[in-house]
Amino acid sequence: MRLTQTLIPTLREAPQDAEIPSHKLMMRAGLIMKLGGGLYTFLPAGLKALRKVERIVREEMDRAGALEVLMPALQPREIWEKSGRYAVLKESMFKVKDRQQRDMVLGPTHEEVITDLVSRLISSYRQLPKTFYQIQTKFRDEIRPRFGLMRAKEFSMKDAYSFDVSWEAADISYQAMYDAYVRIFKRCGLRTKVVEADTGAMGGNFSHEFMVLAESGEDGIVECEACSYAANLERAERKAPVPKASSTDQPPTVVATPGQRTIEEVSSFLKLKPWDLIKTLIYLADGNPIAVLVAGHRDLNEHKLARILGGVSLEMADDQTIAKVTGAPVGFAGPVGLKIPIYADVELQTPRIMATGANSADSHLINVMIERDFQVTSFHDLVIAKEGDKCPRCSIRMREKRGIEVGHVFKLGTKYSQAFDAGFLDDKGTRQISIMGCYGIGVTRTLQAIIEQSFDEDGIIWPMAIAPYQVSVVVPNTGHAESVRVAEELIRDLEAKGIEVLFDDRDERPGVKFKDADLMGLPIRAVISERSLAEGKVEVKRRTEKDKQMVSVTDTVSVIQSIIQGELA
RNA sequence: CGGGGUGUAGCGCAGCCUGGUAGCGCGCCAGCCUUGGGCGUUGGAAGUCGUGGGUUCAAAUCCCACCGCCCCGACCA
Repeated sequence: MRLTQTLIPTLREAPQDAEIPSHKLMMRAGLIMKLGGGLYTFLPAGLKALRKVERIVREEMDRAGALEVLMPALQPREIWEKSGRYAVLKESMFKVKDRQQRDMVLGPTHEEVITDLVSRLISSYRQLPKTFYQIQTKFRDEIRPRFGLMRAKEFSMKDAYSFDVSWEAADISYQAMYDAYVRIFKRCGLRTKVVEADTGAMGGNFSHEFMVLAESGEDGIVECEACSYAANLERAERKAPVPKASSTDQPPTVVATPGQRTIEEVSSFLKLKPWDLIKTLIYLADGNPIAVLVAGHRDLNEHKLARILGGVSLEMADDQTIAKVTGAPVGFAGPVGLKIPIYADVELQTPRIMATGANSADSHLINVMIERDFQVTSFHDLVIAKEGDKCPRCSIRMREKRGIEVGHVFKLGTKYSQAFDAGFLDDKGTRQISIMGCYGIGVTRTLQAIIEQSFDEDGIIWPMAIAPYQVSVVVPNTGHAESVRVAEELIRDLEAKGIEVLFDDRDERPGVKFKDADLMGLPIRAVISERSLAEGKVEVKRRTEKDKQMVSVTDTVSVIQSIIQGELA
């Protein structure tokens, strides 16, 4: 392809609204163009790269035995009511009406559609197991789209759904997808970290996320420095330290703490460490107030709390409720005397002398001892794990990282198959419900994550498997007819071998072409000039390397071919 | 949704405080020159100054409202 015939509008400067390296580079390299917040057009080169990701995904899904289908993005509201997710997800779904004023949504995901489909088409255990997948555009009304394709309102996703006759069989389907994901990301040139994850709005009981480690990642994760334990912060457990027990004969004593509301304020006012304070949070669980206690230096993990309480809707109590429950304005809540259920983090289980809010304005209690002065309903691991916490498996130190979630595999169970009565007759003629799994890859996000993980100060460094073109041919002086003639011949030979070549045939200064070649990041660059031809050579350089090699004109095709094969192997 | 920022040519920005002719760099078009790391030069095209309203003889500039975009947050006890 000639550069003058396609459209790759490279930019010298990054548009001001791009923040992270991969977003800036996608814009600068002319891969995408913004239409509005979270909405992007794929330009020719960007689309070529995207198609390569899709192709790898497709090949590995097919290899894993999954069946490709294509479901509607436009869906009737009813199926979302049926699964009960309309209420859960309605804020994040785009809702439209047809001309009959029927409510429709633009699908953010497809559990409902596929389960409805399977409930109609599968009736016997002989038809199972089945895994279906599609690569399709998803719509989500994100609270805050950002970072280009990383979090967009409209994006391409590969979603897959497995149906099995039993939990054991479902584990096999899950593992097959897991293994396929490992291969997909490896082929995309990505280094990923697999972590245990929270299932969130998807439901189900177990999931793994595939994370691309990156500073700009939106997810926090912890990983053990010794064993293989790694988890999303939303789920990560920690082995709680057992503090030294202490006790006092002094009863809880009220001290005035005018205007001191936050842990930082109170601890410095009382000359205590945050660790010596009990943080008391008031929540509404399905509308009923509960208290949650964590040590002052810790933050509550709402996901853990929600899981322990078992599927209730959870929200922080508003100021009025807090005032009603505690008898004090916000900032002075404490567990002593509370008449509501109290859940506490395990780190508080060892009785020791602590301080907490006094449930009355501008005052706190000191000399408070758990169990002696108040009773806890139950203890759980309730806090967000952090750097330095002990691994729940092996007790060794964990460290914190950030990651981009590019894939997520779930064991779903029967949440949807139950709702849609997606079942089958077993060999005894008994009606059973299918066990489901679901599996997603953010295709557009994966593309950008590849760049986020592979660039330098000059631009993108594409992996061979994803690069829009494998070879960039540069003729520094297009006024030199012989250079152009040799270049065109080389390109013809390369293309005859199925190699994709981008020929920079612009009448530009050499510097411009070299800068753009680096920016676009094609893996191999071939330069043909009067200078190189004087020796009968072509200069071949890999984007990943500083040094160039001089190759005789006749050997160039085979040299390039072997570089490509070597890297794709 | 809350807070902050921002909106002037395709991109990056100045001008606004102190109202009076809309400007710079890159890019684009035509020519000359040059040809191994964003070269030089001459000429040129291109902007409802986000939108609407108000103040004023006069508004990019001052005031009000709305909209878009970006960032932070959506756990405060």
